[in-house]
Amino acid sequence: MDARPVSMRIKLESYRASKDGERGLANCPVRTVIDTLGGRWATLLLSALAEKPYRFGELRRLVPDISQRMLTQTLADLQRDGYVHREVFPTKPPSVEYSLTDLGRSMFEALAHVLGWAERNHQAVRTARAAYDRAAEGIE
Amino acid sequence: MDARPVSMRIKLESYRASKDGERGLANCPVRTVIDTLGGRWATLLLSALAEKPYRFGELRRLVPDISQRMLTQTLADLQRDGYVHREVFPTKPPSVEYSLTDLGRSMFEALAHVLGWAERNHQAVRTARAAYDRAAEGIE
DNA sequence: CAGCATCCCACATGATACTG
DNA sequence: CAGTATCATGTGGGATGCTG
Repeated sequence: MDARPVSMRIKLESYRASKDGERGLANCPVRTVIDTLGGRWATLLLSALAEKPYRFGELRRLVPDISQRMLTQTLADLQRDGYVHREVFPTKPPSVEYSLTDLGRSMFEALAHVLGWAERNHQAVRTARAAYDRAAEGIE
Repeated sequence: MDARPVSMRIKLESYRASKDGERGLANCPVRTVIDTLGGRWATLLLSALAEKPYRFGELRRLVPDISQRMLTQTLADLQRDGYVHREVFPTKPPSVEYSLTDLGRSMFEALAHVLGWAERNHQAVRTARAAYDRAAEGIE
C-alpha cells in the first residue's frame, strides 16, 4: 500500500494530453486550469467574488492597482472558463454584477488551500529567498 | 456567526502589503507565493519531485517539452523560495539531485487540492469555454 | 552531466483616449 | 457606469552554442 498521503499521489500523467494524438501541453488538464489562475489578477478577483457578488466599479475600487483593461479582460477570462457569472442590469446607466458560479465556488474551495498556505507561510518563503540571495551575493 | 466555510473566508487584505508603508503588490503574501507557482513549469516539476527526488537529466527526460534553460531556471526559482533542495554529488561527471524540502512538501499538500480539482474538472472548464466561444462567434 | 551566455520574439500588462 | 480601441513596453520563454 502507498504510504504517501492522497495529496502526494497526483499523477504526472495528468499533465500530458488527455488523449493520444494530442501533442504538447495544449490539452493538459492541469494547464487548462492553471493558465487562467496563474495570471496576476485572477486569484485576487476570485477572492473578492468569493466574499460576495460585486459590480464592475466596486471591483475597481476594491483593487485600485488593477487597470481597467485588465479588470475587464480577467473577468472575461474567468467568465469564459465558467467560474464567474456576469449579469447585466439594463438600468440607465447600466450596471453589471459579477458573481461566482457553482463551478467557481468549487474551484475556489480548492484554491483557498493554496491562498491559506500563502497567508501562513509567505514569511518563510521570503526568508528562504533572502538567504538564497545572500549566498549568491557572496559568490559574484 | 459566519456561515461560510473556512475556505471561503480568505481575507482580501492578504493581497495587500503586509506592513503599512509598503505599497503595491510587491509585498502581497499571496503574490509572493503565486508568482513562482504560476509559471508554466513550476507545478509540473513540483509534481514530479513530490513523487521522489530526481536528477537534472531525469527531470529533462520526464518532461521532454521543457527547454534546458527553463528547467534550470524553474528549479532555481523553486530552490530560492525554499521549496526544493539541490544536492551536488562531486562525481565525475557531476550529478545533481533535486528533492522537496519540508516547506515544499507542505506547500505541495495545499497545491495538490488545486491539481486534483483540475484533474476532475478540466472537462467542465473546456465545455464552458467552448460554449462561451460559440456565443461570441454569433455576435461578430 | 548539468549547466551558463546570448539572442530573439510573442505575449501579458500598462497607459491613455474614446463611447453607448 | 462599464466598457472598447490603440499604442507602448517589460518579460517569460524558446533556440542555439559553449563549458567545467
